[in-house]
Amino acid sequence: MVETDKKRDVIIEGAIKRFIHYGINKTTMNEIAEDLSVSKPSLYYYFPDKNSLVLGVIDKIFTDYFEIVEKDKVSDISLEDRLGIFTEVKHRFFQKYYMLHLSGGSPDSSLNSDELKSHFLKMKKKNEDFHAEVFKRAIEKGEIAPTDVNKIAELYLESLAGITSLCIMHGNKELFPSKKEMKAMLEKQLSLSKIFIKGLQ
Amino acid sequence: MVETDKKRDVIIEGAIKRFIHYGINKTTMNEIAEDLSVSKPSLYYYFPDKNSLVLGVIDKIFTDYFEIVEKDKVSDISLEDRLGIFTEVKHRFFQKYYMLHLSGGSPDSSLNSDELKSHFLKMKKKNEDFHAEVFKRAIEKGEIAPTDVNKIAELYLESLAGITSLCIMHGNKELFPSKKEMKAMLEKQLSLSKIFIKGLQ
DNA sequence: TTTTTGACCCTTAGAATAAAAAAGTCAGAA
DNA sequence: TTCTGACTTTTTTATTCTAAGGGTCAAAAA
Repeated sequence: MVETDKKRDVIIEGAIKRFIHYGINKTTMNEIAEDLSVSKPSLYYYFPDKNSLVLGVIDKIFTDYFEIVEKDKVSDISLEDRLGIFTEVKHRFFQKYYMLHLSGGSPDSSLNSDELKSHFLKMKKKNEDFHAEVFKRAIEKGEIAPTDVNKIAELYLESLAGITSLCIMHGNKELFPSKKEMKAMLEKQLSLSKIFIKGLQ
Repeated sequence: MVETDKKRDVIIEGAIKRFIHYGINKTTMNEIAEDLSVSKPSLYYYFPDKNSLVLGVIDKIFTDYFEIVEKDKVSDISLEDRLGIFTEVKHRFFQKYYMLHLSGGSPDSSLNSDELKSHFLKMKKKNEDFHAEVFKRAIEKGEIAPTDVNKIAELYLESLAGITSLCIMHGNKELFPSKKEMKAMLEKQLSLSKIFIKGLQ
């Protein structure tokens, strides 16, 4: 089955390329198949439906994300630097996969099915747990005062996500936020992170 | 012209009643006129078009809001209590006027015209200035450390608004958020306010 | 002169339908 | 076991149509 998994990965990579450029809804199974020079039924041999493929794509993206942030989870730096790095990583992923609209329940959200939404919530939960762990370690190191790390992680991530959400909505109605808006957004998130940490001390 | 202004106010009140229940777009000028037992052209005698009426409505709502918060701008309480009160006032207004979708550039935003949007931005700016002033006083009192109050006010308000925005989007797709969601939202905003203040010290 | 109205026009939102595209299937070939 | 051409079904999108709603005006009422 290792061969099958490899093919699945190739398909996922192909799908991502299209998704990044045109978004999920504007990408057809035919196009993905043509890109890979296979027939549509071949795709359906590896994925029962489009949702499953999208699920695979989302899963890969989050796997990549967690792989990167895990590296800096235990490195010997301050909480502020750590959260700064994480914020920048998130920002990179946000930019790269912007067309997939993964940043929460946007209205024309590409995540139509309940299956996708529930998987997305699982990833969100995992990210919260990850950050809770980060806060927990910071408490152990005496960097911040003891608190309910899960609640704090949720609040922290939601505050950052909220800023993202507002920036997208308020911004120009182009389909892509401008470089300037993106930068302003990141700045705000970094500022908020700093204040947040100081507020926890 | 005091008589004219009175009539304008009556019309605005009538419009608000409809807007609160059905939203701006689902309220017709005919309905507002009928509620007030006048003809449609009478409405147009006092307001050149629907936008102007909506503008009057928004203006009244914000006037009411600022009137309330101004009272507690200088009262002898801590910054935390002050921001807590303001957050609750905002929350009350948010609930009351939820159907008007005034909480920022939501997608199906009722604020179609540029005129309305620009007026809305003015109100937003005024609110930022108001909060900047609050932070400035807190600095003078030694409650928090000196910073760029305008930037901080913007960041603070945007963080709170972001939480609101996420709550609306993530929540059930009913047209009205549940009591439970509303309460959770307020809790988060109050928590964030506290951390925010502590982070500024 | 200021305010109000019935009757009217014109633009636009929304329903209904038709056409096109895309999702998904299957018998059979490689 | 993996793949495909040809097919069906579902969903999106384009189009048309209609009626509702925004807005006007000449004339009446106050």
